Amino acid sequence: MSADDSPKSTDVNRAQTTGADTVDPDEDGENHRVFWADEMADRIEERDPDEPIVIKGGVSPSGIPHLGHFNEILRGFFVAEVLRERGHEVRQVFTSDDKDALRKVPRQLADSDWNIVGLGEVNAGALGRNLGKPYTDIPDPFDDHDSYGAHFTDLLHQSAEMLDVPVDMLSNTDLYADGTFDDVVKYVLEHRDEARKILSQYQDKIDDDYVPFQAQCSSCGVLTTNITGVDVESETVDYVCEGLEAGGQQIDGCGHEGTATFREGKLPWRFEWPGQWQALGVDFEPFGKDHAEGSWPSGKDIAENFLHIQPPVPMTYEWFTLNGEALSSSSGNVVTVHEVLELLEPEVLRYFFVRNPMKAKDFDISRLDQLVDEFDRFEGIYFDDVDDESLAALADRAYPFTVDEVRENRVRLPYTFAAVLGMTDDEDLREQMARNEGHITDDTPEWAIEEAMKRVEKARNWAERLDNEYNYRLQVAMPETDFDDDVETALAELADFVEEGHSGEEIQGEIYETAKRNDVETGDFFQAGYRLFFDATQGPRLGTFLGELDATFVVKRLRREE
RNA sequence: GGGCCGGUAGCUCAGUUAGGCAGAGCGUCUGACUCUUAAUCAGACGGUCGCGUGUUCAAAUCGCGCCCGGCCCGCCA
Repeated sequence: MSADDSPKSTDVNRAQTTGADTVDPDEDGENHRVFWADEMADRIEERDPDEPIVIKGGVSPSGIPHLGHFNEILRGFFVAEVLRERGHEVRQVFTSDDKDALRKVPRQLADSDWNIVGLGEVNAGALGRNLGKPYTDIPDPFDDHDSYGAHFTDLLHQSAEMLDVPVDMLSNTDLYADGTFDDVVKYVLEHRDEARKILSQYQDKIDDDYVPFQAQCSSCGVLTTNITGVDVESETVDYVCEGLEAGGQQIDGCGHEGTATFREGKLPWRFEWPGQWQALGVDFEPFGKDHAEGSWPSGKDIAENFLHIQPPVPMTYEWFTLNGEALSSSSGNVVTVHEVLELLEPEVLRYFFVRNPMKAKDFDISRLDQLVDEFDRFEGIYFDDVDDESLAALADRAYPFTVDEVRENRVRLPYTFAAVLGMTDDEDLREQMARNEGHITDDTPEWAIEEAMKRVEKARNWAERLDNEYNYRLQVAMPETDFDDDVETALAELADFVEEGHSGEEIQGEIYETAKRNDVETGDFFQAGYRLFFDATQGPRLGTFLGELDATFVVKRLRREE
């Protein structure tokens, strides 16, 4: 590459070469792995890394942590687990990039119990006055943590724990304060001419006055990019507080002229990221596709040719969509891990991230039954209960990483069946119904029954959240009714039949027979039944459902007695 | 404009590295179960593998050219 290449063409060339090593298969083609995490682990091992192997991810704690952020955590988790299985010591860290400035006040926040609240319910004005300041210097709107940053970092950490992913949360602010970044900050500022030169290959706006540092104003606390002088000896910079530009919008500084130490500010992202790699010894880092053509090429270049360190093994992942739309905090199209775990088990959510990271997936809440069933099938393939040639290899390899413990004899109620069981609150009845359908047998161990029944609550939450065709409630109190004489007669006959003692299947048949005998449309008769038991016009398969219930209750209800 | 990733059944996705019969689940339809009522079985339907072209005995898979979507090439992460 000639020296007089324009920045643009250099950029393009770099994109070509660096993009390739995130996507190209192994050259020899012999190391194809069915599970992508194995392939990443191979590449990490090829570097002969020091132990513990460090796997990193990171986000800024700008607001409610949503499911999209868990790409970072779970992609890293699977690679970490694979490496651990291979006998390595692994440390998974997650940086909360909490020294970044708050640029925009989010529309929604979440308190420490995951209640989503609108801006109006907190002191929005107080937040707005803190634009441009590091997240860790902004008061917690909920007053239960040291700062805004600490609040949302904690939520992020909670989410990881809900999925049993052991991560060390590292506060960037702390890393600056405790000196972890000292060496790299000093190095970057000492070699700022070189730094400017290398970054200018990627960013057009880097001019001769550019200093790769953002100082925090001692007067107003806002970060400013306007550095007027650098004293490497005393490890300070001079600045004029002009604030910073963010999202096309200028956040004003106070005009204060001051001096800040190297710890009283931060590196700009393009240097901070490679700085983290160096300071933390990072061996692997997954990142979203937005980084793939943006900060990764420059970060890799900066690491290799400026800091002279080996950049981590990279992995680009595609973003997934939520209910068919892009995840977006501003439009409110987000879902938290906390919410998801009210609807399904952690292992199912982990499974969602087992699949090919390069393909955009849709997380569709209205079809969670499908995702759960898919997981059940995946599990079945692992245990050879289900035949599926195309998925067998992946299931064999990856399934064990989705569960906390591989156990045979687990029982998985089909999700929609669990939703049907959720129509009653009676836990004994739920279990009885599961037995009647053969999902639970006398050989089923107690622990498996207990675990299986947990899904009922989740499926129930799902039905209620979506208000879908499973959202029916067995009515404990007598609903109001208004039936024709014919229907009343038919109900009375059906009551007699139930009183005689019959199975659910027999009752189901008798419903048709009774309706015919009394010249009632079967549809109308079913509606009467649904009205009586669910206070609705539709419901689950009626006869079999009634067959599960206490006969005395059913008879009384059919006779419309209390 | 340049680049990266993706595009396979109505839906969700495997399969693309190393060319070898177009696949699964769900849904739909039909049938069975004394039965139109969502939890049971069985079967069927369902495809221009985004489009075109080249290479090959053989292309979803490899090359080239297009189309569509997302992202990057400002800031920030």
